[in-house]
Amino acid sequence: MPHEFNRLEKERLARLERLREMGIEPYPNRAERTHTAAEAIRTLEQAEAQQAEEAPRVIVAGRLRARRVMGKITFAHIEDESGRIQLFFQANTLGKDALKQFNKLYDLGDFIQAEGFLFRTRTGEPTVHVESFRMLAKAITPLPPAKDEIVDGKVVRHAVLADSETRYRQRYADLAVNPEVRDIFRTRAKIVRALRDFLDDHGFLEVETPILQPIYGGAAARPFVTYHNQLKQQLYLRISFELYLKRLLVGMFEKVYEIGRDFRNEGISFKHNPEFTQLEFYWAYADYFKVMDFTEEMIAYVADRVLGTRKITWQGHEIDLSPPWKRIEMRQGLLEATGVDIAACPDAESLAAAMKAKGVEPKPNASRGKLIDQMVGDFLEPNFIQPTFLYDYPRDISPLAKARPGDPTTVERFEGFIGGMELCNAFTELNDPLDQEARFLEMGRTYAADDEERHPIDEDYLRAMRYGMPPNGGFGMGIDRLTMIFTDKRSIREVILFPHLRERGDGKDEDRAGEAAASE
RNA sequence: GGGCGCGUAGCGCAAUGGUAGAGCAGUGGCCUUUUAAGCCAUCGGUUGCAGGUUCGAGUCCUGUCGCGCCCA
Repeated sequence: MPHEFNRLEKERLARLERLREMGIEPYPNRAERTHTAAEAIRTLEQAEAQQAEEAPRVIVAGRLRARRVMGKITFAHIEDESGRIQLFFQANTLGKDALKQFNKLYDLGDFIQAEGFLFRTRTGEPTVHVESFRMLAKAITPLPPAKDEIVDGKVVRHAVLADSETRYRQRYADLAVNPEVRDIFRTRAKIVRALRDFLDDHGFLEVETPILQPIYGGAAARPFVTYHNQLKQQLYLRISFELYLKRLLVGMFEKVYEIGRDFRNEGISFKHNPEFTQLEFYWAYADYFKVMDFTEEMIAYVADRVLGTRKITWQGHEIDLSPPWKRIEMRQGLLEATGVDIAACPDAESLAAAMKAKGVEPKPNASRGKLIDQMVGDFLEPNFIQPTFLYDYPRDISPLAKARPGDPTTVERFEGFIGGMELCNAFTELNDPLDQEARFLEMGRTYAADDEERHPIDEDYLRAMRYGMPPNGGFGMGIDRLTMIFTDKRSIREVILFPHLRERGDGKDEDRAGEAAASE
C-alpha cells in the first residue's frame, strides 16, 4: 500500500515541486562542507584569539532545526553530528528573493548547506553570516518539533519525542531529535572497542564462528529455526558461541574471543531481546578463579576508558566498579539468605523439603539445580547491586562446566551481577570427553522431549574433545546489559538501536487490527 | 501467559457522561541581532480498532491491537 501523505507532508511536497520548477534539485548528488558546526565555532574562537583581521569563511552543512523570521533578516540553526550552529540570513546580503526562498521553500528538517563568514551576534553567539546556501536533501515528513529553552543555564526541551513505541519503531526519528539517545550508542561503541582492546592486549585472538548452526548448544535456550533450501537442511541461529570457540582450543589456539549476536526464541522483556550481543572468551590453562580476577580487571578497564571513572550511578544506586568484587559462595550465600543448606540436600526431594521447612515454596517438578536457581533468583540476585561474583553452582544446570574435585554435585562456575542483574557467566570448562558425553545423556534423560531447554547432542563437539582439549576457563557476558549499567538505563530497548517490537504495520497510526480480525 | 496502567491534531498535553481544546509545528501577514523570538489572523481530529449501554460516550462496559510497569 503506497504511503498516504498527510497535510503537512503535502505542503512540503508542494514546496519540493516549486523548487524543481525553479530549476533547483532538492536532492543533489554532491555536497560541500569545510567545517562541522563544532569546527566552525572553534575556528571563530581561534581567529578571535589571534585577533585576525579577516573573518574566517566556512561552508557548513546540516539539518535545519530552528528558524526565526524577522522581516528582512532570518536566524536559523542547523545541526550536524558535532552540534548546532546559528545561521544569519540578511536580505541586504542575499537579496530579497533568496531570503524569501529560504523562508518559504525550506522546511525544518531539510538538510542544507550554507557558505559565509563567521561573526558573533549581539548576544555573542557564534554565527555564520550566510552569503549563499543550497538545498541538500528535502525532508517530506516533519520531525517532532523539539525546541530547547535555556532556563538558569539548563536546557529545557519542549514537546520532545517521548512516546517509547514511536521512539523504538522509528529510531531514526528518535536519534534525529534526541541527541542524548545518540550518546547511548556512542557509549556502546566505546564499550565494545574497549573490550576488544583489552582482550587483544592480553593476547586473545578475535574469531568468527558460525551463526547458522546445524545443532545449537552452549546455553539453555530455545532457538530460532531456519532452513537451507539447496542443502535441504534445517539450521538454527546460534544461542551461544561456546561449543565452536572451545573447538578452537582443540585446534591449538589458546586465547580466543568473539563478540557477536546470539538469538534466543524466548520472551521479550526489559532485559531480554530476541537477538542480543554477547562477548565470550576461552582461555587455555586458566580456571574460573583466574577468569574472575580477569573479569574484574576488564570491567574496571572498560569503565576507565569509557566513563573515566569506576564510580557510577545506576537507577539511583551508587555502584563502584573497582576490583575486587564481592565474592559469595553459593552454598554460604543461600544458607545466610534462606537458612537452607544445599550441601545437606543432595537431591530435589530433600531440597524441596528443606525449602518448605524454611517457608520457601519450591517450584513444582523442578530439578535440584532449578530449585537452587529459584532461590538465587528470589533471594540473592536482586540484592547484588554492587558488583558481586556468586560461585560454585549446581552441576545439573551446568552441563559444560567441570565438577569441583571431591564434590560431584557442584561445578566450578560463577556468575557476575551488577545492579541486581546477571551480567556474566563463566566456568572452568569441562574438557573430559567421556564426562561430557555422560552429561549430555544425563540432560537428555532429565528433560522431557518437549522441554525447550533440552540440548541435542553435538557429536562433532564430543569428537573434537576426544582429540584433547586443554584445561581452560570460559566466559560469557551480555554487552547490552553492560551498556545498560554504563548508561543508567533500565530497559534493554534503550541500548539496542532497533529493538524487536510486535509487528504493527509501519507505525502506530497504521491499523492492521481490523485486517487481522477480518481474515480470521 | 496473568495483573495494573496508558493510547486524543505532526509532537508534548487538556477536556464532571453534555458543542473535542490550548501550546509548539503548519498556513497568511507585520517585524534588520533573534534564540521555545514576539504580535495579529488562521488551518488542522474516524479520540488505536470493533462492538455495547445511554436521549447523549474521548469519558462507562465487553472484546481486540499496541506500548509501559509489575508478576510468571
